[in-house]
Amino acid sequence: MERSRVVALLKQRNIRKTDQRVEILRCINEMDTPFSARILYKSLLLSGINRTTVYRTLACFKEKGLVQLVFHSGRTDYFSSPCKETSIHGHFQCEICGKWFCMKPFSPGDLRSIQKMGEPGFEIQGIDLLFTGLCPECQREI
Amino acid sequence: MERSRVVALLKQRNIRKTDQRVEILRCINEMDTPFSARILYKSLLLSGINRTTVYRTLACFKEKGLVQLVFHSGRTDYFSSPCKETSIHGHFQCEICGKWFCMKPFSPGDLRSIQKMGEPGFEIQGIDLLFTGLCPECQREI
DNA sequence: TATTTTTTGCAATTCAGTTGCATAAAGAGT
DNA sequence: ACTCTTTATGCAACTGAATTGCAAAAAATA
Repeated sequence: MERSRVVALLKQRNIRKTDQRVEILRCINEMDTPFSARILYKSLLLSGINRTTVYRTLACFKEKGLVQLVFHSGRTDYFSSPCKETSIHGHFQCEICGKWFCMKPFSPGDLRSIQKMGEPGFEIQGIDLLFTGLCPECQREI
Repeated sequence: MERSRVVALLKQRNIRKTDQRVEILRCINEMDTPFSARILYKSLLLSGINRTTVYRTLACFKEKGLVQLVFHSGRTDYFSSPCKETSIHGHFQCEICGKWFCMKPFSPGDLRSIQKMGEPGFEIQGIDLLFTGLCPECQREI
């Protein structure tokens, strides 16, 4: 994505423009799977942007709706960007490369099926379905 | 569970008996929800057993099949004990008290439904279904 | 009881994430 | 363009969970 488009996105959301934010947002837009602050920071190592800045910028973008929290694992939050899938859906983590992938959104039937896998007395507010296994790319390499 | 029974369990699995291991295994057998090393350690604070020992003992018990890894969240492993549910099943984490609960095992139909929520090309080897919401106890308190 | 093997506890380390604070940069007003 | 106010950045230090090396202690074995 070109710099001007990224700058516009920031302005749109009333986020003060800085070189770091532009660079970070550009990097986010290149992510093709859900990512954490740690992953983002590592992708930005060459840029020299400070770790704290990456963490805080991501928190800021979340606040302003530029990225969405898709799930959290332990104390790590994972965000979506191009995946931009807003309806509920499962995820897949590859055992080999460790990447996360979004699966297709749940159909109404899927959701009903899932609800029935819970137990009476427990009020379900959120659903995280995570598959583990081999992603297409890593299957090819075996 | 009485001490003699716990000691027998260790002997059965060829695990060298120590006071710490007996105490830890006893504590594990009192857990009614999946637990991590951290949770276990906190439950054992009064016993004075060292944190490192708890972590290592749990790893040993896992090695020897005394506990089963039910899922991991971030870099935290969660184990089962009395829950001893060996077939695949979902879990529930309460937003208020933070406890984990095992849901009933998936029926063959459930498993088929879940498989269909993945995407072609991804080889599913594991399924983690996690519900979040309010557990029965915390609902009562509202 | 002596010897060997394994376990324990401590201290130190790693790793992800967070916080406080001085400095630097951005935006607003003139 | 210059000044002032506000906000962001980078550093260092800190937290909390988990892990590792190693000497001392405890178990099993002979």
